[in-house]
Amino acid sequence: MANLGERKEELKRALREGGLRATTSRALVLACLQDAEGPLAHGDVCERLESHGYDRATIYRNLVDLTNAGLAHRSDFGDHLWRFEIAGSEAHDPTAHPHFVCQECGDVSCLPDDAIAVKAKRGAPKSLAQKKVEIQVRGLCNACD
Amino acid sequence: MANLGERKEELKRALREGGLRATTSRALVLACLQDAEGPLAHGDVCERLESHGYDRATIYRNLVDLTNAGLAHRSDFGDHLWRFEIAGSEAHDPTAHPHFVCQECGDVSCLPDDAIAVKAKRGAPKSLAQKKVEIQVRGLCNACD
DNA sequence: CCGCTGTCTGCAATCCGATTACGACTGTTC
DNA sequence: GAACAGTCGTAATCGGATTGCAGACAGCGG
Repeated sequence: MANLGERKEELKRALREGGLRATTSRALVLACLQDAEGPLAHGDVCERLESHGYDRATIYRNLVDLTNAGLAHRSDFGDHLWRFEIAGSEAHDPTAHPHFVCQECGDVSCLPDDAIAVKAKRGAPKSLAQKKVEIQVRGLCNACD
Repeated sequence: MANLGERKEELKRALREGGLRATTSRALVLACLQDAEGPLAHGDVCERLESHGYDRATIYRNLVDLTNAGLAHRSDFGDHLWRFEIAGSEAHDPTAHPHFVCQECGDVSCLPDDAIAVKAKRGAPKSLAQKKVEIQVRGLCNACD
């Protein structure tokens, strides 16, 4: 991780640009999502920030705030847990590419954006034709197959 | 709906073939799923069977039993509710066709099986190549768009 | 048709993540 | 640095999922 002090400023700038107050806890939550290799559940974030002593509710609200500000994205991958993922980066935009979810281990990975082709037919929802949709593919990953 | 008495026998046979006792409530739950035009949440089933007076817990357990017996399929469509769908029939097999989920109203509908084309590339999970996957498309339905 | 045994049901409690009310506190602004 | 609005910690609440328990049936042998 780069210089912490410097990064902190960068994080806080990002928060303010999203219209949020730059509090320490929010910066930490944001950093946590940035450093994650995939979507994190509320509990995962709490665990990673445990040493900082923030309350679960605070972290939860921070996650929701980040989501509303467009800095993060919230989705459900079938196990009844909300997962949060950093937004803005092409690598993680859920509408840019489909996600593959393992039904056995719950692991979420990204598929190349051309792995799935959409053919909207008449009668299909408009959002589908506009490709403004999030696609999830569920099956068994190679490790669990 | 066909002759009820006759159908009841058919339902009970299906239950017994799945290794379950043929109770009235189970037959009703099974019939409910068969008649549904899409996946139903636990609450939906309760609502539809309300006039029969069965307890929510009973219906819930029946749904789980049917799922374990392979007569139904359980999935999550992103709103933190389990939904159950009749299994076995081509028309309702979730791996046979993709589902469209409205992120606004939560409504779930079925898409034609050729609406989505899968191109498994190297490195993709094997289950994807074998098309043993369940595909969910999330966006806004025409009513909410 | 009768009774037995293992299931199933109804009722109500419990669990657990998500969400929020509220009073104390802090980041921002002027 | 004082006022104000947004935040935080605490603890409660909500709602769907899940389960323990005691009485009520289905399936089976007699």
